[in-house]
Amino acid sequence: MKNLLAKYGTLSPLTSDETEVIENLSSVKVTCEAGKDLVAGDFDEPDQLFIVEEGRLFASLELPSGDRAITRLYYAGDIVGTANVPFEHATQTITVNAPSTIYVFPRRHLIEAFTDMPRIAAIFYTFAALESAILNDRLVSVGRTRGKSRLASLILEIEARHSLAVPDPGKAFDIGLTQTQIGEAIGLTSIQVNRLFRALDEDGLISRDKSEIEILDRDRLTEIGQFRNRYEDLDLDWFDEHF
Amino acid sequence: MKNLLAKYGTLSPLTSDETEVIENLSSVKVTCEAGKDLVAGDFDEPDQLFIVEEGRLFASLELPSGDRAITRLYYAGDIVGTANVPFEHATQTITVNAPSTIYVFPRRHLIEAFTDMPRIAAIFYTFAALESAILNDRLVSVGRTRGKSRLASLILEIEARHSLAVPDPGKAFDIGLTQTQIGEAIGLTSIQVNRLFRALDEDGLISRDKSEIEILDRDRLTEIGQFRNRYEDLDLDWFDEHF
DNA sequence: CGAACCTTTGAAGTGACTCAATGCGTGTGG
DNA sequence: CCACACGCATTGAGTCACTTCAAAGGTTCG
Repeated sequence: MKNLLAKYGTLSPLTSDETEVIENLSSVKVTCEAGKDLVAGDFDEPDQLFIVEEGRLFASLELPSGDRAITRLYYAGDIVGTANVPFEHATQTITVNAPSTIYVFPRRHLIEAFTDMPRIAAIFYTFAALESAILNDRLVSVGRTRGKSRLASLILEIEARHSLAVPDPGKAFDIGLTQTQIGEAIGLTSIQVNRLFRALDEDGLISRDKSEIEILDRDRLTEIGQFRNRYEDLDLDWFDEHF
Repeated sequence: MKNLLAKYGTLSPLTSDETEVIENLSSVKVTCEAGKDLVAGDFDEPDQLFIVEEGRLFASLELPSGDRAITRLYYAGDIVGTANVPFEHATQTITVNAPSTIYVFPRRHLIEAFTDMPRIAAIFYTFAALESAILNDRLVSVGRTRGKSRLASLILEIEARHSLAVPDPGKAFDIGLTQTQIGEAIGLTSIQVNRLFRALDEDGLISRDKSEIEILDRDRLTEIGQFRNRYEDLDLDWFDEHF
């Protein structure tokens, strides 16, 4: 678990005391195979939170109509399930999207952690705030830009996240989602996602091989997607220097 | 400030100790007129947070193209600026949308508050999580439903929020946004928003007088908007019973 | 080797956008 | 006190991005 929360680079590693608190907080470490739902939205009581050690997960919401949206992707180092905490029933469904190892801990243990170690509170608060910021960005992208921009920005976001988790990222990376899932994330049908992939490909912005994507022209893709890499602008000194 | 954070009903009032901590945390109480930007996105250092005592504010993001999205509406009792906390530069622009009185406090004071009073940490964390949940809902609405549904759900969300803030809500309420702003919130042009208002009106779901809206058929509007009132499902006992 | 799932492509229909113009309410200066 | 400007609401016509419907080709895995 050590340095688990430090994956974001600028976030300095946990002290050994804090590691201990977090390890006590986390009663179980489990491995899950792809496809498993850890939390069922609108149904489960959100009495569990997760920290991803390795793997990929996503959060989704289903409408009464049956339409589904994927609202957030999780990678190594992420705290999962934050948006469910204040409710009687989970708002999000949490799904394992690739074989993963995750730490599971009960929601109520947060209280002890916050009390024993205020810096843990600041870290959880910061991650929750970061989640809001990322959702804001996606909302702007989905609400105010065309399909091609949305796909470009999702590709760049996933690549940025992938680069943080992997020590030496190669040129190509696995997008990790089916075209249907991509559509659920950016508000398009899978058919349109497919056409837009081809468009980006034909424009020479990306190349594809199965679900492997290589970014060929990052500058133009960033411009088209109107993408802001928030991870580069993270500033955690504001609280770190006070502990 | 007392009970300020208790506006959500299920959230029990602050103890006098906590009120004191929050009041110390908040150095200034200010009144602002409509139209003023408290924080300029992508520019200001996010060294300030706000708590709304009375009034209306919103958060927005602007894309390089100039398109703008309103991502979040704030009312009495809300903590404003959470999504800016982890960054070097603010991600959101915070705008006063109606004459408001707000408490201003420096970001760095959070640390003292978290340390002195862990329950304050839990409250801030909870509000941040609630913000994520609300953004999730909007993202699903904007990404996966048609214009009419999006407008219906926004109307219901604003009405739900209005009912919480006002002791005895009348039948009609002020939507508080221009049609252009509504479009920026639900991902449509002002022209389309106008046509959809007329459609809801002609369907007998709402009636309008200036910016006053009355909901005539809540059940059908809820169904069309596929709206979930998250405030009704809030459960803060999970941490409250531990303090 | 077949079933299930995913990707790809075509054709037709539609929701929302753009462009364009009018009407309305409010505040302001002559 | 009225003329005018300005912001906002409303409406029409034409276009386009995306959806829906339909079908075929690939890939993976038991």
